[in-house]
Amino acid sequence: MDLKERKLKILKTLIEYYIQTGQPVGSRTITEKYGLGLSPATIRNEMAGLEELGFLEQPHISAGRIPSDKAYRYYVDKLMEITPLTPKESDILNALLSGHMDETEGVMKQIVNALSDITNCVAIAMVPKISSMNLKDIKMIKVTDNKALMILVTEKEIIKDTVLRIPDDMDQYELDMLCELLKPRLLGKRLDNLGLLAKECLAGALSNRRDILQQVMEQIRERMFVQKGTQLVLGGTSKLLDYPEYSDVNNLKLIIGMLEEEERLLGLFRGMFQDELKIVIGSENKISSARVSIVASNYDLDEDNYGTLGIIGPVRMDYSKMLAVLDYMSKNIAGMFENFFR
Amino acid sequence: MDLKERKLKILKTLIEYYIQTGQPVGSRTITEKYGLGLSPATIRNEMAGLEELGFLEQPHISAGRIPSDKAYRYYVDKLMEITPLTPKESDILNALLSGHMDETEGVMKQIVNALSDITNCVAIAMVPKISSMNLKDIKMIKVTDNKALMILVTEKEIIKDTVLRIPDDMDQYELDMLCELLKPRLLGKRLDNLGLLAKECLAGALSNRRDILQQVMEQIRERMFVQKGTQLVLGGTSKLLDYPEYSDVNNLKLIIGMLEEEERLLGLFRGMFQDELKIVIGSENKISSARVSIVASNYDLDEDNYGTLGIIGPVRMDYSKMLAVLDYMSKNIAGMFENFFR
DNA sequence: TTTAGCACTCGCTAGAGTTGAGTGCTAACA
DNA sequence: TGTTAGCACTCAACTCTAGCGAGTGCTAAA
Repeated sequence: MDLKERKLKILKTLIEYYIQTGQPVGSRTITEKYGLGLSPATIRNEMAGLEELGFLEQPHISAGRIPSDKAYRYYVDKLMEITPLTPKESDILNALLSGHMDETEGVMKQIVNALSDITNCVAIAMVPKISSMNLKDIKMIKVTDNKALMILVTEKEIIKDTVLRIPDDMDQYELDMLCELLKPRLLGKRLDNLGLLAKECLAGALSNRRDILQQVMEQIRERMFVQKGTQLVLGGTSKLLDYPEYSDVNNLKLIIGMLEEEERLLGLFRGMFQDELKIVIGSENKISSARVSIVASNYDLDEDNYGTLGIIGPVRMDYSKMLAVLDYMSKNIAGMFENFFR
Repeated sequence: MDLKERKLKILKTLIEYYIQTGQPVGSRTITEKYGLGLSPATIRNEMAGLEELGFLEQPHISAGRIPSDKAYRYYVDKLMEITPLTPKESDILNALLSGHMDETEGVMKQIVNALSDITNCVAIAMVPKISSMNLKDIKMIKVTDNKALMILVTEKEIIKDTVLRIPDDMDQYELDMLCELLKPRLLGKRLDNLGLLAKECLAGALSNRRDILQQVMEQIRERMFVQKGTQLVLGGTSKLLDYPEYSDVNNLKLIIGMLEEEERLLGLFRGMFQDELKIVIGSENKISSARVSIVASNYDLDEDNYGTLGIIGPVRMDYSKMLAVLDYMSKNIAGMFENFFR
């Protein structure tokens, strides 16, 4: 699959020009953008070759060429130069992120909006499920007659809490006892195992309040099990409407439909990282038939946990810039909302 | 503004027919749908009258008539019959809502999806800001070396908490003292006033730890102030793409843009309830120039607090059905997720 | 191997003609 | 006075045609 250098240069020029304009590119245009004293005829010959290899397509016989998905893949893997963000660009990004940082969700929203603004694509952020973290401490506080707050602290000091219903006559002392009962069996364990483990604890429990304990345990199990964990924030859908390739409503419907199905989106990104892919181009995406490309990047939360940032846009997106932006963001993100995440 | 009965019948027929088809309605069509032995010519005369009064519009001189916003308003206020959901319809709605109910957000998502599916419009749910509730109890628990959990309990026993950063050497005792200091001044007050009030408390504080206290207060102020409270869940955007009126991308962009700006949406609904409106028709909406109608309904959470359900769709929506669906939902919603809300 | 030249393709646009749904107006009728 | 039949008129939508132009593939010459 090693092409002659000239073919590659032509391919690269063509792709980059097409990314900019969205118009099929003709041989004359190539000679203008990348002269080197070759005539359109020569370029035409080379383009015919590239088409035979499956890198180029012609919408109609009398039109210029557009890159195929295969071409984008080759471009992304071999031809593209990744240039980090210039100071000017990162300034813009930072400016977009200035202003008050609120709760986690607010921060995420802001990050997503900034990403979307600078890339002109849909941006997605996922906060990791904290359920893969290990439990460091557990507390229960009686807050009203029949409600207690269960507080879970992970090793990374991220705090997760949930309200438990308790019997009116259960007091703080009894809650403390319950915690002490649970601690030796749960501390150090992963959060997503907590539910099942909690149930087992019951075996060795004090017998006089067995029924009540059981109720509470059941709730812990439920809450822990149910907690989906991964949270998804999305922004910039309307940006897509500026691209001529999405002036067709049918196409748009596929995309917006995809964006609405969180489960499918999550699956998509999960799949990408199983295959260690950062970029999915057009038809490579098997989850939806929407014609889009997806660029994703993980950001570290700590050594075991990461979240994901993603960009979804037209296939002719500026992959190099997307990678640079995502790279910059994922490196700087951890510090940005460390204080707000819990 | 009392029109002759015949005019009204024609107007009503025309609106309802237009809601179904989306096509301009001609005089012949009216005679077919609502005969009563009148000829098209007579209908034409009446329609000319209705147009003069501002109830009808003609896209072109040789087209049929379409209702104006004013006509919809009149229809909604005076002509429309509101029929409650038939058992069959409510069954469908209930079926859409079956399945596991998870956390609040999950429930909301499910409700919104069901609403969207049955109405073929965008559905929106808002959970109320609890900030209008009064504080009943406040606790602070040291959870890690430098983090404490502040727990606020409202009169309605709804619990809201937030993580505070504290100095390493601040212990549980000191936190308790802080709570005792705050309690007499904050209990019984509205949550959204808390921030400012907390700052005032400082005046009478113990002097030796003043700086640290100030930091903590500042955080409380921030967190309370910032706490947007109202949470917004939205679904069914892709449904809009099926309507011919939104095949125009520019129009679509306005709408999707509006849906993305949570603040503006919240403002819109807030405005509606200040004016005690349930329905906003087309250009009556001053927040966005997107051509849509909005139907909203409050659901009670308790006697002081309510959330909002809303439907956003094309101006020629079936207002009667929308009201019926929203009505049914808002009445049944409270029980549905009582257990999950906190 | 490159290139100039040429015939060819075909999407796009503009203009002309046709159709058809629907109107307003007028005059006649009950 | 209200209703209606009749008719001329309007105009969006569709079809058809022709011309343009960007771009191609192929051939033959440099």
